[in-house]
Amino acid sequence: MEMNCLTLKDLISPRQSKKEFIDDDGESAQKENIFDRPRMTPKTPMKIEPIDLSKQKSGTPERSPITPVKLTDRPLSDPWTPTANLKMLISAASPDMRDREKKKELFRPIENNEFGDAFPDPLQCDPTDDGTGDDYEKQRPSRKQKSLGLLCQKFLARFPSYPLSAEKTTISLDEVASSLGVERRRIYDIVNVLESLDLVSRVAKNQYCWHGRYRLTQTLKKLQQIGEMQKYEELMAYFQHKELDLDGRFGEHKKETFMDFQDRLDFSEAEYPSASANSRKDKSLRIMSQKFVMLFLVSKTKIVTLDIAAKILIEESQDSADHSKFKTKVRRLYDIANVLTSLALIKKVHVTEERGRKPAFKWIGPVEFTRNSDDVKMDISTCVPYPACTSRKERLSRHASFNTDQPSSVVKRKVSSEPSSPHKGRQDDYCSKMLKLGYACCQKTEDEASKCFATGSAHNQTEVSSLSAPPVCGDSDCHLTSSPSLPSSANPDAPNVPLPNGLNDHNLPLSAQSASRADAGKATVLPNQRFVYVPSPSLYVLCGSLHENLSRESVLEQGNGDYKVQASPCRAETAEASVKCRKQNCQRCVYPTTAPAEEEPTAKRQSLEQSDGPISLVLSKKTSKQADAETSPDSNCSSTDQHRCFQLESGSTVVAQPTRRATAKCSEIQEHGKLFISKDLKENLKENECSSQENGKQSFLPQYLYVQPATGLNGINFLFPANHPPAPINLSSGSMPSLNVPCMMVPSTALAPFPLLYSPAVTSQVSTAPTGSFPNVTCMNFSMPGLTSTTPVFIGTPAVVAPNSSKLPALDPHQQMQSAVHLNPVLGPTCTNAKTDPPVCMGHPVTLLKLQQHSSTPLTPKNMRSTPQEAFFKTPGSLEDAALWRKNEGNQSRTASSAQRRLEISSSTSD
DNA sequence: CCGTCCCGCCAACTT
DNA sequence: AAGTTGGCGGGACGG
Repeated sequence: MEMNCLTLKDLISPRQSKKEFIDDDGESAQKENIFDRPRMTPKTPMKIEPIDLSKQKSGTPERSPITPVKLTDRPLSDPWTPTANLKMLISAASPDMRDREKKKELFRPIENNEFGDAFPDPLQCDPTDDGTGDDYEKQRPSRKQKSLGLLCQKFLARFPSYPLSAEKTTISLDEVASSLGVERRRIYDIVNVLESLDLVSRVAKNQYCWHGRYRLTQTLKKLQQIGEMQKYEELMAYFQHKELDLDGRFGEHKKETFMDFQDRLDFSEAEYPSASANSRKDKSLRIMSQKFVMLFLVSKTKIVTLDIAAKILIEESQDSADHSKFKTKVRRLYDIANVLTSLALIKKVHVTEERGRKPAFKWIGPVEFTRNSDDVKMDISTCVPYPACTSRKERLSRHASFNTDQPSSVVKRKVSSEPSSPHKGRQDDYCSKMLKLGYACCQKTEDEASKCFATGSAHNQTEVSSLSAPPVCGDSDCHLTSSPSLPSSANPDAPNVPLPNGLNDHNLPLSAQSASRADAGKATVLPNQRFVYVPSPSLYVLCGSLHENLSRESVLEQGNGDYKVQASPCRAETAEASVKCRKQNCQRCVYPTTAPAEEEPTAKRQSLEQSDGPISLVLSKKTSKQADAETSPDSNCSSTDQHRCFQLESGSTVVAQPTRRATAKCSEIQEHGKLFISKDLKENLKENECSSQENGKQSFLPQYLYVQPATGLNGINFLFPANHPPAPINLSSGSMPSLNVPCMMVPSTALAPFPLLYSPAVTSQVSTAPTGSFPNVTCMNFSMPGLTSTTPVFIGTPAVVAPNSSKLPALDPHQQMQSAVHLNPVLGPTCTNAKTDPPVCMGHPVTLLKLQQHSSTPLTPKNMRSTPQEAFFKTPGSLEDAALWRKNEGNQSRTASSAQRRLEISSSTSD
């Protein structure tokens, strides 16, 4: 995705490697990276590269010319040799960090290989050569190869976008630097930006915690809000028109506001005492990054030129806007942009202004999360931010846990603590139930999602793809209690998986999110998550009594966009329930009010905004195209897709009818989705297979049957897609009849025994799609005996994530990078490099397919859920659970991904 | 020639 | 004092 920029560059650069162009995708990038590392090595003493040098930069066989320093280093490093790597590793243990680095470089190749495993890089292969390899030389990377963007991709590839909550992924800067074969300094650049988005947080020296993207949406939301408050939009407009100097007023005013909000923004800092003081950092990349992102989020066009951004940032941060400063700012912005691009949040474009063409970046990340749903959801679920929610504390605890490696139990507690408020107790149960149901329901079938997404929903595909379990409701407790699997707990806040539009599923449990993700076309399973999102396309479950209003909306929403749909319906009801719970129980209580109504409008807005033509700026071709897509969609989408979606069939009462909102959303979604989709496709070609299938399915619009809640359901309403071919709905058994639905809902308890809820076989039966394809089609048996009871329903198979997920590995690291799918433990490792590491996926989301595979492998009850305790933890820890399972399985690596492990190990050793 | 941005010096901060 | 962070900008790369 973002990669585009990179890719473009890469593509452009004929240079070497080109091979890698692909960088766009993680793969290439990774490869490059991998290679790069070796290449990178240049710095490293090794310069083994000399050879490399020969290749590239042609002229300068040596980089050294560039930086003398490197030269010095180089000498140190020996030519690559396997042994050398080992040595390096060993040495790594040694105190000398720098030495480590050198070592690192050495390692890099190895690690790279990991990636390489997945993606053999020609270049990498060479490494074996010891450097002498001319290949290496070739590989020798051009600057591009060394680019921060690639480096960042590599970095990201090491970590699951949606790590199991429990999993505390600590990032050792040294470790990472060494593994990536770069100087630590470079890692700081990356980490600082990631930190700005709360993807990571500093735990201690050289130690960062990897949070993944759970919080991304939330963070973006906040940033957006802040940006709005600060009126960045105005500023941007102002500059765009003038580009000249800033008005003092804006700057100052903004500064103030900005500062005010800054606190909020600085999650990490606030959260982490350890975090260094902000002082210096006011100007830091981190803040700049946040501001930069705000500009995008506030921008109607979603396009920000560097110069404008620099001007705005200068003003705020610094009074003087010297030209030199300006230049410096721009430089920094490039750094930031590279990272953001790697995150697939922006991509480079060119804006043609009156003056001429300017470099600019376009936001391609989630937009819709916009406050609408997200806010609410987030707040609700996570309780996070503003309200005094414990979120931070939780975060802290989490971090702490992560940092400390606290046992999952600890984590759990923390997690639980959050949500768990005294009140909760029963409410929790209820909530959990609801949530569960919601999840289940929420989980749309991939088809639907794909449909919507296919068109546009994809926004977040990256995220979606990654699917990792999104954060569950804030009420982790509820979830936890009943279903530990709920991952979110871990990320109470985070969960905002960036569902496109509003899907925020705060309410929705993981499943929902997963569903959304699934929408993305991938069924993902979080290893940790107990619940697997089953891509059953059409099943929707509405939890809580539906208010007609809500129901409609929800329905409509559903019809609209995947995300929305899911979110809304779930939200509506689940939200209600959740809200109640929250209100009652949780601090989190969000703002129930915010709920649906607000969301809708916002969605509209957003859509509108998006649609809004570019301001003065002229978009590049690409951009223009995109813009077109964006603009056009509304009408299109609304009419067709939406209707389709909404069409209700006889069966049960028809719930929804498309609403304008829906249309609007849809349009938006489509827009975004298109963009993303394409990207995703690229990225996740492998996975895409599945997704593609799904996409194909997308065409199919689900019709929903509204099933009145059975008595036992506690007011839960289910919507089933009428079209759902395979599985007729069977309502049987008392309150909770077993239903044949695309999705299975199973009481957690029931699940425990069963390794897999979601059976591939079933899917095969049901789904037309090949087994390999997403099961979305598959019908699931929906038995919810326990539903009424507190027992949560789980969809999907937690356990499914079999340790063997290794199979999955097919996934490209890219994906990971992009937040795409997190592979199962196995995958994780593969992706990450974990080669060495046993495939233990921590919470990496897995594709259903994978799951299926895994599922094939029966899980032991242990694995399934293991002890309730764990389960609890799991919430966040659902992942953890997975880990536990894995452990049980024999994977030692618990939660930590191989990479992580490595880090830990290394760190520990080093430390 | 110019946009992009790598690289690493070195200062602010921590420990 | 040693180590960690990260601001900063020279200057190379790449087109």
